[in-house]
Amino acid sequence: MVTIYDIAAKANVSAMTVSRVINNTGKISDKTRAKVRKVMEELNYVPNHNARSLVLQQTRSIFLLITDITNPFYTTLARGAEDAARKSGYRLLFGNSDENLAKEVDYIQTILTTRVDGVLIAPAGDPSLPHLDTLKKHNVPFVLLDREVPGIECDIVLGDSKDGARRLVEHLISQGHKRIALVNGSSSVSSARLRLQGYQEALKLGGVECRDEYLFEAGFGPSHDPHGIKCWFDGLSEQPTAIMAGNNVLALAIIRLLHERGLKVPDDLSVVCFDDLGPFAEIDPFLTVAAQQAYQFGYLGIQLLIGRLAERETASPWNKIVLPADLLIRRSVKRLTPAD
Amino acid sequence: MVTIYDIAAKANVSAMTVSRVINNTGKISDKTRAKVRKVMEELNYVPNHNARSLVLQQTRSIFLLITDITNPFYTTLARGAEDAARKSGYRLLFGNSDENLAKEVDYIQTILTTRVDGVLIAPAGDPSLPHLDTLKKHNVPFVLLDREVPGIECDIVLGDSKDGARRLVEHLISQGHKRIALVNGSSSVSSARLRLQGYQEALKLGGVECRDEYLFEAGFGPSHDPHGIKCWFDGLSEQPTAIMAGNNVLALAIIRLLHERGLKVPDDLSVVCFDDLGPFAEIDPFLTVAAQQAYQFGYLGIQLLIGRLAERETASPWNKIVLPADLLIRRSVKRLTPAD
DNA sequence: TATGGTAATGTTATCGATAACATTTTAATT
DNA sequence: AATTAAAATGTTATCGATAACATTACCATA
Repeated sequence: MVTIYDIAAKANVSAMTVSRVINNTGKISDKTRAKVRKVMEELNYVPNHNARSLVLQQTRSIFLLITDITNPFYTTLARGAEDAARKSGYRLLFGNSDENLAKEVDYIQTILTTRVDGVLIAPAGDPSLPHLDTLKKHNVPFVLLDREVPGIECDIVLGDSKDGARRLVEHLISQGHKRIALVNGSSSVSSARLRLQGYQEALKLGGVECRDEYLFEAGFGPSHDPHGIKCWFDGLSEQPTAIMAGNNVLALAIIRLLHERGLKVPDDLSVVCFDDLGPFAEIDPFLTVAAQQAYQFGYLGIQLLIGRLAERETASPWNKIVLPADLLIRRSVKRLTPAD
Repeated sequence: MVTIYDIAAKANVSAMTVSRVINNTGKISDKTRAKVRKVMEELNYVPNHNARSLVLQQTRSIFLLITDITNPFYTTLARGAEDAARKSGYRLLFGNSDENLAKEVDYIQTILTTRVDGVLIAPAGDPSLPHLDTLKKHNVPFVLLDREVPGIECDIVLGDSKDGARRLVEHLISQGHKRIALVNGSSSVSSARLRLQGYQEALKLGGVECRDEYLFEAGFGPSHDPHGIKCWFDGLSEQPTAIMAGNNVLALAIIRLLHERGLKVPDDLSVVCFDDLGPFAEIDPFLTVAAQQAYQFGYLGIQLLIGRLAERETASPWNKIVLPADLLIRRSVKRLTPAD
C-alpha cells in the first residue's frame, strides 16, 4: 500500500507537506501542491483511515444498528439515516441485530472497538440496558430509535405508539367490533407496551370489555416462533372478530395463520396493524395500518446525533422527538352489523 | 479511552504482556494472566481496532455493497452474507449504492481507506468497471454478486437470468399470450441483458413475433423515474396482453401504472417478473415470478470471498456460481382463449 | 545591506497496538 | 552448587498518519 512517505519520497518533500496537501491545512506553495498532487495521482494514493483516526481520535463515521434488516420500516429508516449522514459528510455503517441480544452485544463491541463517533440504535428491548450503559461508560454518544429503554437518558426519536394503537382500535370499534384481540411484541419492548396501553385505552373509552385471553405476546422479529400464535389462536374460547398486530411482521404471521385455518380477511376476521408493509405490499394495499414516518426516524436521528457530536461537552438537555402515525384505512376491516 | 498501557501500568507488567493475554499468544503464567484479566475488567478495556489493524495489516472485516437496501432481494442477500460472515468470525459492514454510480464510487473510497480485507459487491452496472479496476489495482479481493461486469475477471455469484426469463415467457406463451412486452432494467446491467435474451429466445422458440415497441428500458432502482414507463405504455400502438418486468421494483411500477389507467391484473393485462417480492407481499401471493435464492447469493458470496482471503497468493481459478431461479406460478397471468 | 516578519517546509513525538528480538526467571539435571 | 533449557516477561521498532514545535526561504522595508 502506498503511504504518504512514498509520496513524500517521490515528490522530494517531507511527509508533513504531503499531509498538508491532503488536508488543505497550513501554507503550501502552489508549485509543491501541484507536484504532490501529481505524485498522489500517479501512485493512486488512498489515505489510511485507521492510521488517521488513531491520531485524530475521531472517525467521522456513525454506526446504525437496526433490529430487522428485512423489515421495510427499518430499511426505510436506514435510507433516511444514510441521506442525512451523507449530507453532513459522515460515513454510515450498518448492523443488524435481528432482535437478538447476543448479536446486539456483538455489535456494541464492534462499535466500541472501531471507535465510531456516534451510534444510532434501535435497541432489542429493555434488556438492552447494559449494552447502552456500556456505551455511556465509554462515552460514545448515541440516539435511540423507535424504542425507549427505562433507565437510559438520551436523545431519542419515537413514534407515537399509544396514540396510533388507540386510533387503530377506535377504528375497529367504530366498525362495530367488540371482540378485539391484540397480538403484540414482547412486553420488554417499550413500543409494545405503549401499543398495549393504547389498545386498552381505546377499549375503555369505547366501553368494550378487555378480555385477558385476547392478549397474546409474541415477538416483533421475523425469526420468532409462529407456533405460539397458532396455539393461542386455536385455544381461544371465543374467536375475536378483529385482531390488531403489534407490528407488520406479526400481521404477516397472523394472516398466514388465518389462511391456514381457512379464514378470510376481512370476511371472517378483520386485521389491522402498526407499521405499513412497505412498497412491495403496494400491489394490493389491503391492510389497514398505522403507518409510521420511517424515513424521518433515520433522518432526524442522524440530525440529533450530529448536533450532539458538534457540541460535545456542552450538556444541553436531551431531545425527544415523537412522530405521529398515520391511520391508513384500507380493506382489511369488515363493518359489522348488529346482527354479526 | 483505556489503552493496553493503562492496563500494563495498573497490573505492573509490560504492554507486551497485556497484548499477549488479549491475543492468547506466547507463554503467560496463570498468575499474570489472571491479574491482567482482572485489571482489564476493572477498567473496561476495549481494544482499539484501528491501532490493531494498522500494525496487523488486516481488519477481519468485509464490506457488502448492495444497490438497493429497500429491495427484499438485497436485504435477504444481506442476511445470508451476515450469517456466513459471522460464522467465520468476520465483521460485516454494509453500504447501499442506490443503483447510483456516484454513491458507488464513494463507497469504493470508503472500502479502500478503511482497509477492509475483502468486498462483496453488487455493481451498479457495466460502468462500474473503473470502480472494480480500482479495487484490483489496490489488491482488494472482491466477489461480484448478481451482475457481471465485462472486462472484470473475479469470483462471482449469479442467478440464471436467461433461463429464468425464458421460463417466465414460456409460461406466458403457454397461457396463450402472443403480445408480450418486457420492461427491463438498463442494458448496462448484465442481468438485464440476459433477461432480455431469455425473453427473446422464448419468443423465438414459441414462434411469437418480437416487436420492438414491446421493449422498454427503465432502471432497476426505486428512484428511477416512473414517468418514462407511462409515456411508453400510453404511446403503444397496440396494447400487449402481458408484461414481463425485469425485476420486482419494475413490476411494482407497472402495476401502479396499470392501476392508474384503470386496468386490472390479470383480467385486462397479465404481469410477471423476475425476483420475488419478499415476505411483505405474502399476504396475497399474487404475482407470478421467477424467484431467486437471495439468501444463498450472500451466503455463498461470503464463502467464496473467505476462501480467496485464506489462500491469498495462490491464484486458483475464478469461481462462478450460477443459482437457478424458481418459477412460482400464481395468479397474475390470465389464460387466454383463442377468442381473446 | 541588514532586519524582521511571514510563508514554506522540515523534525520529532505521538496515537494504540504487535512483531521481533532481548533479557530475566524458573525449574530440571548433573 | 553449577549448568542449562524452557518459560515468562521486557525493550525497541514499526504500522501510517498528524500535532506541535523548529527551521529555512523569501520578500519588503528601513
